[in-house]
Amino acid sequence: MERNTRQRTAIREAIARANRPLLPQEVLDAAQADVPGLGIATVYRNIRSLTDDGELSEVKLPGENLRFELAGHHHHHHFQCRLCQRVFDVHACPGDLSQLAPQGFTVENHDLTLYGRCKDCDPPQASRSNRPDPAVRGLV
Amino acid sequence: MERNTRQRTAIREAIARANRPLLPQEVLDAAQADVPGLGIATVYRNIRSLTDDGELSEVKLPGENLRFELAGHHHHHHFQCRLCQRVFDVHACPGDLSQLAPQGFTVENHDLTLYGRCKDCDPPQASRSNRPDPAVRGLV
DNA sequence: AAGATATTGAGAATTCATTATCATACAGAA
DNA sequence: TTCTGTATGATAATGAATTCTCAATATCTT
Repeated sequence: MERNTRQRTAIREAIARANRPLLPQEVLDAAQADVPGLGIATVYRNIRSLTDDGELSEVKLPGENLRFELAGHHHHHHFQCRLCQRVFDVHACPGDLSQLAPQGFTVENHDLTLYGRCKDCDPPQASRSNRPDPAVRGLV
Repeated sequence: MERNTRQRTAIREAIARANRPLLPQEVLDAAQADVPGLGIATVYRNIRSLTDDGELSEVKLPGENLRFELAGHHHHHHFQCRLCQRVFDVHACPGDLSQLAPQGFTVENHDLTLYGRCKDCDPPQASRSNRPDPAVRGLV
């Protein structure tokens, strides 16, 4: 039987607010705004149970640890900023890629990751105030 | 000063023969055909120095450990078989994907992974004799 | 062939993310 | 408000991949 703790609520809301896939450590940082004493073990525990419940889904990027976002999105892809390392959803898709595979191979699915500069880190558009502190890069 | 040892040669040739990205453990298995006593530490050491020398390049797939292949290929992508877990090169590309990113985002590069059944594991075309032993899946 | 030294193999050690432990605190039922 | 048992937080433990250690071996120069 599951209880509604401040911690669980803070974790769920931090992920919802972020609107992008977060690392466990990023979840911790964000949720500590609501629950200062929150521990990393509690983040892992709740991420896991929320994922088991189907509320969260795992996001795997090449060479990266698992991130988590709210489940329920349809097929979509991801963008990772080369500067701040943050990951964003891309709700677009090149479509059917089955013809790219070699002869005799059957394509069932695909993963696409775009790399570049996010809105906050792209110099021409940058609003310095929104740009995340470079220090957070150490987390990734 | 680098010496040409049987081990280093076997490792390099195993990767060249495979013609696909290999996990360190797969390199070990393949190279032991030439050098039975080969150890995993030697595989890691040589993979690393060959990568530093630019002979090998790293292949990162979502949720997977690093694989290695001969460097020098141009921009290309990868296909992972859902049955045997092996990874193959895909020398095709959907092309420019910069328009998929949200407004204000700049796309510099992309990674694409196709998933499905490889030639050996695709039932309609399968030649049982070529299909890899399912036991090797444990490696991945 | 001999010598100097880089490389190897086996296993210990390390790294890092994640999970388990356990005493304490808190949620929710009565 | 009290009570029962789940959730938490701090920290230890785990697991898996990779790297290090070191005595023994092999390469390559002379």
